[in-house]
Amino acid sequence: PPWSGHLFSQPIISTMETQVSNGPTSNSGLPNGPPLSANGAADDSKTNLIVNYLPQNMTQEEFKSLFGSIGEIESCKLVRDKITGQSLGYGFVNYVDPNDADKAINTLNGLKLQMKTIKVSYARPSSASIRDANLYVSGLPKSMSQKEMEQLFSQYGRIITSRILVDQVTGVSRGVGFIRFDKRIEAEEAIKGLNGQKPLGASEPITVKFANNPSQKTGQALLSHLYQTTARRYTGPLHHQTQRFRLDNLLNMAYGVKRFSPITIDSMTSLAGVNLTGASSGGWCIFVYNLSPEADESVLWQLFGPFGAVTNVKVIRDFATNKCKGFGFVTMTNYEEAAMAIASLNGYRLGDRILQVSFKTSKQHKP
DNA sequence: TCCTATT
Repeated sequence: PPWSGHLFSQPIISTMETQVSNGPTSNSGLPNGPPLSANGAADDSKTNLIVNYLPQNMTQEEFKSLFGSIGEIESCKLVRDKITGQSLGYGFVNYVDPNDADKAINTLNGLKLQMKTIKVSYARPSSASIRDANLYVSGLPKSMSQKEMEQLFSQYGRIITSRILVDQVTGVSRGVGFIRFDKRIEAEEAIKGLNGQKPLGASEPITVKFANNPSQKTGQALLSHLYQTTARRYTGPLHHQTQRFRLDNLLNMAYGVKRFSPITIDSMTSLAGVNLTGASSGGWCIFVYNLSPEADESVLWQLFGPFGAVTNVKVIRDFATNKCKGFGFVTMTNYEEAAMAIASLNGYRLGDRILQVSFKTSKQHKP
């Protein structure tokens, strides 16, 4: 992976962005210490980290590998879009040993990966009160610095991150920015107090509102994607019934209304009879053959995600060219969903290629 | 008039 050789590159903080630690509310006695729970009971506040600004193409395995190099991991998760499976660019790592969490912050915070500079910090305790606390601010004076913007907003609560967008060519402020508060209620108060107000010395009032929620965008993108590509493509060598199922299921997933309830398929019995080693502790491994050289993980997420729980996808690439070698693997949790995906996608035409999809078979058992 | 931080 591109990041494996960069463990000790110098941290570079992106222009006009502040990365605020969890320090201000920490009561651990250290400037960057972990937040402690109110009851002082056993919790994961000293071991659980949030990692932000991860490269888009970083996988769960690479994520775990990077942070596992520090110490034993209790659990970790790369957060992905529920529908498309795309990485949302952040994740959580919970270490067994608090010392390793501290070490991970010291070692990996500010690490440059691809075009990104990752941020590693203690995760705040998960709570509904910290969600949707991101504000979009426009109409800012072009002269206002990120620090000045923070000063303006800090009277309403603890700021987690702030950013002013700049013209990519000139570097001058575009007069719009973001403020993420610790708590949603703080963000609400900032809207009440600052929306429509003129900052000191400014000639125009600023607009302060909640920032767009990224999940909506993804849902809309999926829906348009469905009409543009899926519906058209799904007229392949399949029965009406199967096509029907797939479109219904895709739409259900897109709208989040209901999940597929497994149905019995006669032809599944033959699938069950093949020499399966697709089953493992991690689920059912599926072999996908005849992918194009340009194929990436996202195509596998999009193909298999609608059929049920997908825990992992992998495109096998040539080491030198980084092009797909024509095949990949998908791991699905539930047998029925995996079988349905195979039955539906085997023989499916993807572009000008006919996919071959089956449970992964054991190489060792071949004659 | 939108950078992506809460599993």
